[in-house]
Amino acid sequence: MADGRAASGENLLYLTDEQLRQGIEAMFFAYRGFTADPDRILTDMAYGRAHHRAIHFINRAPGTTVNNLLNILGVTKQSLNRVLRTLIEDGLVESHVGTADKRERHLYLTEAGHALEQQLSDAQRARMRAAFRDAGPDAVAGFRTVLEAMMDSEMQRTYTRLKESGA
Amino acid sequence: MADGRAASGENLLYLTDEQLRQGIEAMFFAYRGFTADPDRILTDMAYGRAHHRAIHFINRAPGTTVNNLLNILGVTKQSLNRVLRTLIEDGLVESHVGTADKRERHLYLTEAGHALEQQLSDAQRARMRAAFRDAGPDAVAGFRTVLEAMMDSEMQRTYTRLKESGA
DNA sequence: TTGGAATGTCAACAAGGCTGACATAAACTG
DNA sequence: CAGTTTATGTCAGCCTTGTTGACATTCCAA
Repeated sequence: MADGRAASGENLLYLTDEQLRQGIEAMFFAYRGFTADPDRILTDMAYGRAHHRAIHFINRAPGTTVNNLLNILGVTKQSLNRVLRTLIEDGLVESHVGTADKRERHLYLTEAGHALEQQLSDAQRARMRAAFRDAGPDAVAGFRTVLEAMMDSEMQRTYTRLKESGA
Repeated sequence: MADGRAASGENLLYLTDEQLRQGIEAMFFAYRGFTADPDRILTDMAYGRAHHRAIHFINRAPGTTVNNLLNILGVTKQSLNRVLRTLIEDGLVESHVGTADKRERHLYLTEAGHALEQQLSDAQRARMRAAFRDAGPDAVAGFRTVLEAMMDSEMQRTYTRLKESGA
């Protein structure tokens, strides 16, 4: 019964439960590869994946507020605060009180922060580049289409906003 | 300089650093969506994502040994053991001593385990199905090609082996 | 001037990674 | 066949990173 739809008129083989399960497992294994290289670099320092994410998005949107970062990362302020505190203490991130609204803290990478960001994203991009090159442009377009459709709609908007601010 | 390769003869626009970074962020946001529905179901019970993964792969390969599961999941035996113990105590998983090699334990879902597996995978497949349907078959093929290329080669083999054992 | 929003801090806790120490069964070796 | 090694699984304890709740501070805005 589960695969009954395959027998319908259209070519919907790609929607069988077996295909969906393969997609699920592909996501699982691929995400492991996706995070493997930065994780390796970070364990040598005293940092983890949470630090990488913070550094990535501060680099992506310099001057972002803590609250904005919270929305992007989808964690609690207490959790983010612990990460930010160590990054600021270690001189990788600078926090500046806002001029218009002095409640806000605007976050920037220091030179050391940029260096680490570069190191991490170089590693991650290298893997992504190899995967993209092996797969070819059409596959890459499909990859992005499916991923975008898999996001919660709120995150879809965040993603699009970031994308458009970039290039 | 970073995007200099875009000027080369071929159409390699999809390999610019900006495109790679968008791919990275797409993975990040999409993975959040990917795990959101099962996570919601699991927090109502006393389980987490680790339990879901164990249940998924025991269902996928009934009778699998602990060691085999360890390789698939990429965690330590101690970490997996904690999860398996609670699943066995709660009557979702059964562990049988091997007949040929009595050191091994073979793992099976009970009826209750199957019920939970069904509930979790229904939710996850529903999202995947919607994404696949929105994206269309060509995009889905590309999605899988890129994900496969992003895996560590060892996981690529594991993934392929699972895939071929399935359908 | 008072209420609400943004930020930060402290404390306590849970999930799920990790390492180290160890028990047992099986397999190998002299 | 006794002794050693290997494979497997378990227990105890630690770390990161997520969570809630309570609360202080600062400032904007009605």
